[in-house]
Amino acid sequence: MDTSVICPRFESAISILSQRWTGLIIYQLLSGPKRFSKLTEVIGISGRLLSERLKNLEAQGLVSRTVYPETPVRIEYELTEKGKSLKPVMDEIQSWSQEWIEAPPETTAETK
Amino acid sequence: MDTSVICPRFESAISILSQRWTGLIIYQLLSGPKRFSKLTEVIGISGRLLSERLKNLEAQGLVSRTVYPETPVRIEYELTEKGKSLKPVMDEIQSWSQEWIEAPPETTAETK
DNA sequence: ATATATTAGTTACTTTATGTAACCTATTGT
DNA sequence: ACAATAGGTTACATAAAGTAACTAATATAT
Repeated sequence: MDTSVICPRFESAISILSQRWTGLIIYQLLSGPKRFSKLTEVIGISGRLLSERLKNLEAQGLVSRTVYPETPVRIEYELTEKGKSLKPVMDEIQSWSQEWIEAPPETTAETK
Repeated sequence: MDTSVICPRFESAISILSQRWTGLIIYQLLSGPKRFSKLTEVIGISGRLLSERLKNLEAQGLVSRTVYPETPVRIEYELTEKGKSLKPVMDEIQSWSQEWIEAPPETTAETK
């Protein structure tokens, strides 16, 4: 049975974006290079999965990894051109969400 | 610990799209209403998961389900306005994939 | 020299999601 | 009554994700 009645490139793109966390990682990196610890903190992903995702994104040419041998060591993850070119996709998701997703109630501090 | 440093609406939108299969289901329905069996066939998803995903999409107001009591019964799934409004997102993913994903080699018949 | 602090991960283990295939229900044509 | 068809559901196996403790490398403090 042939699964790929759908355009294989589109399917491939969707499979990248439909993997949990990758969208958020790319979104965060669109605002500039980030360190490992910053990403875990801001996204709420575990080290285990972040590590795995970053390796995949690197292998797919979307993200580059740079080591700065300072002390303590600083390692930055940055989008490549291919990664940055996803900005229009993220922008569309963003604007769709603003129009169609209703604001969730505040859980922490009430904004009155 | 606060996970949502990211805009909650964006996070919510991403969580819909980053669930496996939902992107492809929406993409298929953008070209018009489809039946259950057609979706399984064209996407390559199992009945179990398609059923689950369609229920979620319905609950989220992205898809509507219509029963036509013909014989045999015909049930059609169709995007709501909210669902259709994802077209620009899908279009951006499509055009990104055309520019940045390389064509995979033909596996079935060689196109020479 | 030893102890401590910091970043960036990895390992071992549990829980949840997905894949697979057989089965069920309702309707109708034979 | 029996088979055929659409649209699912159930039970079970495998893969992915969540959690928390641990490790490696380097530099500063004692």
